[in-house]
Amino acid sequence: MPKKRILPFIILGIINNHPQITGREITAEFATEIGDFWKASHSQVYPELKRMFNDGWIYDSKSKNNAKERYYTITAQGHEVLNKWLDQLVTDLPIHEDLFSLKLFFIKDQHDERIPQLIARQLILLKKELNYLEQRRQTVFANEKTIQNNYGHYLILTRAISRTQGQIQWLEETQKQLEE
Amino acid sequence: MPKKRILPFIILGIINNHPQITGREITAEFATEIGDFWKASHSQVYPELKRMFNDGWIYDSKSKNNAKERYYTITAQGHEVLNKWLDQLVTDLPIHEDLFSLKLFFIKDQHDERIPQLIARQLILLKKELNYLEQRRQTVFANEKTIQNNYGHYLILTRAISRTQGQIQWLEETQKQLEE
DNA sequence: AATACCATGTAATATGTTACATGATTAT
DNA sequence: ATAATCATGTAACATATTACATGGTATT
Repeated sequence: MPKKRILPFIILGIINNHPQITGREITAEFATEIGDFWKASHSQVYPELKRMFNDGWIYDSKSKNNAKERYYTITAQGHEVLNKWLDQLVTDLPIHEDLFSLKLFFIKDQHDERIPQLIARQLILLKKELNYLEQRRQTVFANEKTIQNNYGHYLILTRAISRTQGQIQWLEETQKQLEE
Repeated sequence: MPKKRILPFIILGIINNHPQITGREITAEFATEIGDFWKASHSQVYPELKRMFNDGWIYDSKSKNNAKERYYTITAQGHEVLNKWLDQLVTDLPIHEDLFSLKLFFIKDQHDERIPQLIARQLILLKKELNYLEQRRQTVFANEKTIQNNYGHYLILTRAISRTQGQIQWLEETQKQLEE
């Protein structure tokens, strides 16, 4: 059995959230909104859009402004496919392909200099991330109505903030213990 | 520039931690010890071992018990390569290819039934994971000496436990709020 | 009209997964 | 001796990344 494809469902979800979206804008979503959970380059997106169109999940219309540009919108069948996917419960936790953990794993000596170095760097990265996430919560969810109308998005942003804070806290505690 | 390969360094680290290890045992590590951070099947491992041998990172010796079996050990050059990799600081946070977050992202309505369903399932998975991780901390790090001699491993196990606990806590709080 | 960027597309390469395959070893 | 598992290896397929490519559009 081939590995389950996820990318088409993500693209379908994006199109559902943004009717009349272009391939370029979909690609941009992977660099911003969804960027924290998934990545895809335009060379993946365009062939996928073709397949989805051929399967009747989406339809397209030509732009009046730009000869190449195409606007994609989800079809009734596409809605069905998306909802069927959303209805399926998650069966496994994801694995965290995490270089930080991986490198630590191979360092055996408690007093190896590289442990505090790796932690210090990770803290820098996580604080930058936390800052970015909190910024987004403020700008994207400025009013209560936006929260109610994009509740799932709001939840995962909140969750990401909480998770990042937790990681920072753990690292800072560990950092202190190492100094003793 | 091609994407940076990580698998060979992981395998190198495994061989460094377990001299005279076989390909089969290396593959097994990906299903247990390292399984939380990285996955690799035997069809990836064996060709990689060949390449690493050709590059002089490891050497092998034949088993006396089994005609096919080979024991791999790291070379001086391999040590250099591994340490050079470990010395390099991490430059980016990993992305979390997380179906749970992804599905939530596409659910807009605050009262959509699927939100509590997804959360309930995620809680089951996380509690199972927490149980497994705590079990491992008890069995693998039964005494203080093991901790000191595998400090990096101990750290990331502790970190994984803390992270999982944090996620469970956040989900349970969110679950309560949704019930109100 | 020269330059930068937009918008899409494809080719070459790298990586990963599943399935297929062989013969050795162990357990019953 | 038969079945299950060990141990390695490869082939076919699926997916992902990087680089290359084309022509349109907007800016100066």
